[in-house]
Amino acid sequence: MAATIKDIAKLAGVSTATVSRVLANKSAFFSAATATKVQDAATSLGYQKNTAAAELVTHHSHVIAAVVNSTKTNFANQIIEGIQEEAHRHDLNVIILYAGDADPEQQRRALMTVIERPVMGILLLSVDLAAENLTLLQNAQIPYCFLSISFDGEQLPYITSDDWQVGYQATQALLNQGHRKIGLAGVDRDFHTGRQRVLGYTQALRDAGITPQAEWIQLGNYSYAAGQTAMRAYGGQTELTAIVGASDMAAIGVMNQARDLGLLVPADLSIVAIDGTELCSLVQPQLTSVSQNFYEMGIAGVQQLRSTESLPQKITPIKLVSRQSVRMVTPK
Amino acid sequence: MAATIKDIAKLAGVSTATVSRVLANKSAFFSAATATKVQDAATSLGYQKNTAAAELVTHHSHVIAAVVNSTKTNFANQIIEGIQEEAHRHDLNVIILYAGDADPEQQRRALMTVIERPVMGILLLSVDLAAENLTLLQNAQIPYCFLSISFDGEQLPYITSDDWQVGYQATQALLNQGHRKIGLAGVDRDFHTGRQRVLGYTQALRDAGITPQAEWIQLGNYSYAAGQTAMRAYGGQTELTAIVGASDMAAIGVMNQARDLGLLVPADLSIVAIDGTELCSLVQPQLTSVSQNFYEMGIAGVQQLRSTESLPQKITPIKLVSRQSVRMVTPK
DNA sequence: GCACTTTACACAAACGTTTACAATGGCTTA
DNA sequence: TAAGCCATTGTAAACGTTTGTGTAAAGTGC
Repeated sequence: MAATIKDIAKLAGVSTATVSRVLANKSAFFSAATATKVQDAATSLGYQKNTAAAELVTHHSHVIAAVVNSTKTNFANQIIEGIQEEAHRHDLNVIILYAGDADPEQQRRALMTVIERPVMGILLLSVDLAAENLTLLQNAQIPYCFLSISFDGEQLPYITSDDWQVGYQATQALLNQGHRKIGLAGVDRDFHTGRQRVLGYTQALRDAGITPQAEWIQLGNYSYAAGQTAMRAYGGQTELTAIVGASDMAAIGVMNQARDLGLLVPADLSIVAIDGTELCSLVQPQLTSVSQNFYEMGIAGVQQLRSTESLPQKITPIKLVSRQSVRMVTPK
Repeated sequence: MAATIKDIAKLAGVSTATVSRVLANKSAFFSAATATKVQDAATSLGYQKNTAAAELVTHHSHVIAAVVNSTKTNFANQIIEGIQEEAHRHDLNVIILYAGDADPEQQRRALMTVIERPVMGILLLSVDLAAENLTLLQNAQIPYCFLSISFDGEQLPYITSDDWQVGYQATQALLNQGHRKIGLAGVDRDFHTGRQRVLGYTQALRDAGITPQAEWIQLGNYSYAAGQTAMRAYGGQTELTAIVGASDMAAIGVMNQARDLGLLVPADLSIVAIDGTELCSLVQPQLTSVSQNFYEMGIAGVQQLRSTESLPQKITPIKLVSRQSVRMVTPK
């Protein structure tokens, strides 16, 4: 059995109360002499605090939970770095839970393991909760905030990019280089995020006097495979001169499939990716992207959990990063 | 305040003992009638179990912790999927902790948050613990196992690939295609894993009657940058016709840098990557790799934690996956 | 030397569970 | 009808902490 404060108390010849106080460093409650006595006893016993027991009585915890979906895209790491950074700044610890890929049962498991024990807050990284799990979360009386995902009707707290702007600026980047026939690949329309991107994309085209064509939009789930499928649907003879990939992964899928169809990027086809993770600079040619500030989302998420007043929604900035996958076309 | 079993007991008109029993479904200890009474009371109160309190008395937990280092390489996800899978099969929950990048302080934080509360086991994914943190871990009296990392002297439990074989087979794959002057890029020699790979690589060359040259080995930390640096060191005029990348990331770094130096892969330079994550098929040309079975490592890790007898070390299989980055050279 | 404050510590309750043990009552059996 | 048994439930201790309250000793000011 591991040593407890009781053992320390006995060894040091003081009460458990005193032990607790010096260990918690509640100074002004003990003398230097007893302090060292207790410290020595503690180290000699190899004492490890039982935080669960402590949290049971104090009713508050120093851990924040990040629930991520094991998605096909890959920005979660950056968000987590931000969370980690800001959490440590405030002496909070972070645990991460995988919630599967839109599998309600896995989501429930993840939520349960964190709800059932004391955590001070829950951050949900682009996880789209099944209705019953949302109720679970809301009933748990624990502060929470969604990251990198947004919602339509319900007033849920979230922090993400302005997805309309994301769609708009990605498209505009292409328009600025003279492109007129521009696709959007791998986006989904089932959720707010996707819908907003489509809307931004459409508006950008309209603002340029272009009528968007239905077949220019290929739906998908943001994955590499979705990008490939989309590009296959466009075909090697496509009228499009440029494509917006709904995510980095989707953009790479588009690019690789385009190559298989005999199209060179950017000579025959320009691509702008959405997300801007390190993947963009790994592939060849490097992908121009509308980059989201995931790190910032993580930071803001932790701040949101810590703040008592809940300003429910927050937008993090985006920016266009030019790399090598877009070429200028001279209007004929 | 959240509802407790005491509240349920009062509402249902029974004792907390009974409530505990029906909630834990210790059948044969209560009648159907009281069961429903209790269930109803519980749901009507929106009861959430306080697992921390329960674990305090039972002294055992259902969560296993995976500590990962936020490394520049990216196989952790696959290991985690394996862990998750096997854990759920046995009704275990998984929490993930980031341990930073060889930062002892961050490691300590991560270890502390899991040691201080009841977890049934700790899996360390390719994290190379600072000496003081290792002591911490060992004193904690919690089962643990290292994954995807190996050690020399000390008898620590680990599960990983045979790194000597990894180095050997990667090199041999190149030798088999007629290459004679083969580099090894981005590997480190500070740890057992790296040393073994170097040894395997060297032996493969020797077995083919080739004397390895010191400058063929470029040390590094397995990162993309390490790959780039290595390739820059080799230079555009290198005598090498093939290179083993110490990781997927390193291999990609080598490849992209080679391109910048005017070398085409595989026409001018063949590459074999070590790891075989999905990155290998994302880049162009797709990278031939010696692939590790990370998923299997995760599974085995959980099994190791569950088993009482500790068979300390285990090796998971590797296999060569041919893609597009190696060409045959005809011996002159 | 007195009344008073401060310092340093101990006592004990509390947190939300589980579970060994005891208690109750009805039923069976002879 | 008494004895014994079983099914069901209750009582209370225990887990390892924190912290409010109590108190003895030491220090202060006059």
